[in-house]
Amino acid sequence: MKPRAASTQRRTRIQKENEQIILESALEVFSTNGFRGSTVDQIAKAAGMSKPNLLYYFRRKEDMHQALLDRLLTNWLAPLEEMDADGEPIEEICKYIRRKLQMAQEYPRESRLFANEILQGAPHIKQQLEGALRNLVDEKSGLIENWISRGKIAKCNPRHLIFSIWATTQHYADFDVQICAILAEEERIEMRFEDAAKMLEQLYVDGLKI
Amino acid sequence: MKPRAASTQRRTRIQKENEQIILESALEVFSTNGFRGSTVDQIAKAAGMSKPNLLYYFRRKEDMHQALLDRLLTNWLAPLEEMDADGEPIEEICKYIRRKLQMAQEYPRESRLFANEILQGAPHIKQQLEGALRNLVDEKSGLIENWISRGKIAKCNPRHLIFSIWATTQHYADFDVQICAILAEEERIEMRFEDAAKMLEQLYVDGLKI
DNA sequence: TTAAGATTTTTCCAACTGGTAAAAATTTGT
DNA sequence: ACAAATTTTTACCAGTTGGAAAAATCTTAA
Repeated sequence: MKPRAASTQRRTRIQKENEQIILESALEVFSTNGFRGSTVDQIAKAAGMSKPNLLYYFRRKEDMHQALLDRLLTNWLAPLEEMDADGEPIEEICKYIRRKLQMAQEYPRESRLFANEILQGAPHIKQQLEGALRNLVDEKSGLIENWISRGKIAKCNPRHLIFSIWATTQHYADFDVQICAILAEEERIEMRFEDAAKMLEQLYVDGLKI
Repeated sequence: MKPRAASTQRRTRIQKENEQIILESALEVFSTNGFRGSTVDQIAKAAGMSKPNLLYYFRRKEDMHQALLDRLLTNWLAPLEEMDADGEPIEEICKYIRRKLQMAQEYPRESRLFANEILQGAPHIKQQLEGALRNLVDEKSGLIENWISRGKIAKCNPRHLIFSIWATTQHYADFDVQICAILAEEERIEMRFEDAAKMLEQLYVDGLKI
């Protein structure tokens, strides 16, 4: 018998294992080819199983993609959520940058999956962007504006400040090939994340202090 | 008779016209779906002609893609090339940011085409990245290092400085959907490029001045 | 005007696509 | 051990894909 929606029904050991393997493979494939550019066969091969067997666990290609995006979005919002209104403002922003940079380093495929989805018009997560993400950004923008009005950091547009942090940090995951092409043969390529952190901290500390 | 490689042979009026129309349509389709996610039929339909007719001008799907990338790379390097060693350093960097931001605004599809290509591992332009792009970045990094050693701007890693400018400016083209989702219902959404310019200039002016 | 060349349409195809159905094999609870 | 449930394999399909071949139509220079 076919398993039902993974969430409501209790799942067997094999089911849990294979779903993990499949999602891991799907992440690999989707993140490098985008949704439409990926085939179920590719994912099945990466997962070491036949296509019909894979489709026994995820009945549609879209189901895998959606499962990945759902899982991703929670982790994606976490670093910003941690930004603390009671912390030292500049330090809070630096900590946020470091967390984001660490995520780009540790989860580059997730970053690319997200980038692919957005690039292609966010057809599968537009409503989360307009909902959860927007609300979180609104909240943290208020927080930043409060820091500004209390004279803790320089006046600036909080949303664009957040955009610039997203851009600079995710860039190291999404554009990794380009960065490696440019830094190749430089001895500092292995330290690109430390160098990036240093550069960005300097930029934001000096750019935001009163 | 089939036309040969467009560059060497003289081309008719119709040929020139249709190649333009096709490349315009291909840009539209490739930039939103990526290479593998786009179909020749989609492009043909967008160009208002039949698939075999389109294939008369570009014998392979890849040829259109390559033609677009080739054309793109020249324009892509231009803004950085204009960075002038004899100019006022901070002002030169600000001008570079403004040019890049303007390109993101005027040519978002080109930016997305490029982003898609890089995201997917740059299979079609890796050698240009390691050649022309790398050389240009090397040259301009030297220039920036010179500014630093002459005490004109704060010490920083020139390559990562350039990366951060690429990231922040291209972000407004590549992640436009996300930005619009977040800024929606804000009255300032129409001014997002002006707001971005202001934010970024502040960041880089204060972040780089001695 | 007319023939050579350029362009477009029609017809086709083999490979690949996402997905189904059912049989076969395996695992599991008792 | 054994029946029930789960998992895997085999065989299949209709639609789409990139692309080739050739016939039909249109342009253009002499």
